[in-house]
Amino acid sequence: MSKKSDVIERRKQKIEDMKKEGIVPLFPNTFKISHTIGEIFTIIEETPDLTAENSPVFRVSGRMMAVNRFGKAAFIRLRDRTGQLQAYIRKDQAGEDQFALFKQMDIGDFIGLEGPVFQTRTGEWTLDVKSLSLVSKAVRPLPEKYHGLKDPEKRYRKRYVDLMMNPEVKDIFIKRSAIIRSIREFLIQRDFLEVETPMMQPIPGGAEARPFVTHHRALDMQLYLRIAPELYLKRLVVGGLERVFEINRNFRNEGVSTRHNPEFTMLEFYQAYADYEDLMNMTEDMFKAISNTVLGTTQLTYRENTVELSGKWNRIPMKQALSEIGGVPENMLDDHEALARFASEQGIALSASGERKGKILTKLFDILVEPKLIQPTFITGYPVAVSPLSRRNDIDPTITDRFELFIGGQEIANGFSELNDPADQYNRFLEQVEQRESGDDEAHLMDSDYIEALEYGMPPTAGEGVGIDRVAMLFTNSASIREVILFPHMKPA
RNA sequence: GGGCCGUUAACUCAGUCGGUAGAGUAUCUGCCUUUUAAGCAGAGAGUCGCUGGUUCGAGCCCAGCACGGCCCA
Repeated sequence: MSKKSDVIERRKQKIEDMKKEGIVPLFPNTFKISHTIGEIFTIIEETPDLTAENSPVFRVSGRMMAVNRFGKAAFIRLRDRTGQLQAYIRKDQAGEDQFALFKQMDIGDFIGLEGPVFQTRTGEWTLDVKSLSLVSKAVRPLPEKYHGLKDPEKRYRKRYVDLMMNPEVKDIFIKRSAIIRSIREFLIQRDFLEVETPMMQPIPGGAEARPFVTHHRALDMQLYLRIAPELYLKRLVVGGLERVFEINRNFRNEGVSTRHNPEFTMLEFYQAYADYEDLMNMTEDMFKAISNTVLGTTQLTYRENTVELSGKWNRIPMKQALSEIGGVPENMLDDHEALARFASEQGIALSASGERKGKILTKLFDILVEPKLIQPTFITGYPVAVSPLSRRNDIDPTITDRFELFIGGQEIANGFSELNDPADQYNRFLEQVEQRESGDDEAHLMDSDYIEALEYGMPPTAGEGVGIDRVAMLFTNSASIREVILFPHMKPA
């Protein structure tokens, strides 16, 4: 018949024939259900004396996932968003015409059924089909019923097929939605205002990352997809919105991996009159709330580990973590040259021009400490050099009032008391600009309007960013970020 | 960017030493009115990721490329 695909071509031919015959519309929009499958099962549960004789008649619709055909009868597995129901169609009951129509239908079609329910000899509640209609025709066949769709490339590219064949995939995205909803509720309950700030920015800021560049034609100007909403959210705090949050997409022009997608979802929230210690407390509460809502417990399994979210989480200064967990000799921690030597001995690549001490420390940390932080741990005491937007510590001005949260060996959140001294912020930007000029194209740009905003005065404030995709990975025990993003980035096939 | 692995029917996968391309599911035909990955009998279905090379002969060997997965940077 065809060289391309026998199965699909045959199906298309059959559909052409059905169209010509014009007996039933292939894509009607008139079938109205009386119940979802879930509602039918609720009624069954709540009616202990239900029998085939006293059963109500249900009108139900869904996708036909499988069929066991006999000569003059068949079992159908029907699925809608609420569940799966078996139906039984008999020629003598449904009638000659209806049964002929049923014979024309294919696995994957959407159908509408009407009838009471009864129990098969194995006790399975089954809809006894009195009438049936075609609700929407499937042109392409479903993947194999037992193995389903496994090929990861096809799963991501054809996520709709993945979703219909693999119930656990649907569960992941239901959980993801529940996580985001519980975060929203948590923050709104605490009087935070949800806002939206520009995704297209003339000066990308708020993080150290390469941006995507785009162009506004009418205004003839270069714009960047945001790498973070931070500087805009703090402008709002200046404006008197003392508690704000945003859950939205950020874009970073970097490679893809099991932990990185070029667009990813970030929660950022800012609270005036709070400091980074307040936020650590609040973060503990937030994660316990998410966990209780989504999992019904504060314990979760991530890869081979059990993570316990209850109790007080560890808070460890970075240098202490480096020596105690990472095994970096304590006497090297303040010695730039010794650190550089130690790093190269560990096989950690440093840029040829030599890296600043803060950068070496964070690189050592990423490799030697981060993977070991399985239980929730706040790391504090980040160097000023790698924290250009954080408030300096009052006692040690070389570090900042900042923390990062690690769970399951991954960075989950980053928070700090905000730098609200415009002069200090100006100098930090200048330093960033210098780094950029000496080749670090992830360093910040000068944002003079942000400085001007600070000059109007910003109340003492603490802010935090939480990687929503990472949180979703954690709560769904997913090893790859692609498992928690509906349409992860893929090169065109 | 580097390393390893994968790409064969709509789906899941075999394919030996280089010698006519295989199975199950799905599809089609026939039988079958309580199945559960239903069963029985039969049939059709392929750009072996792409491009070159080696060879009498390549799914298999070699080179390059594409896409993907895992690991590393």
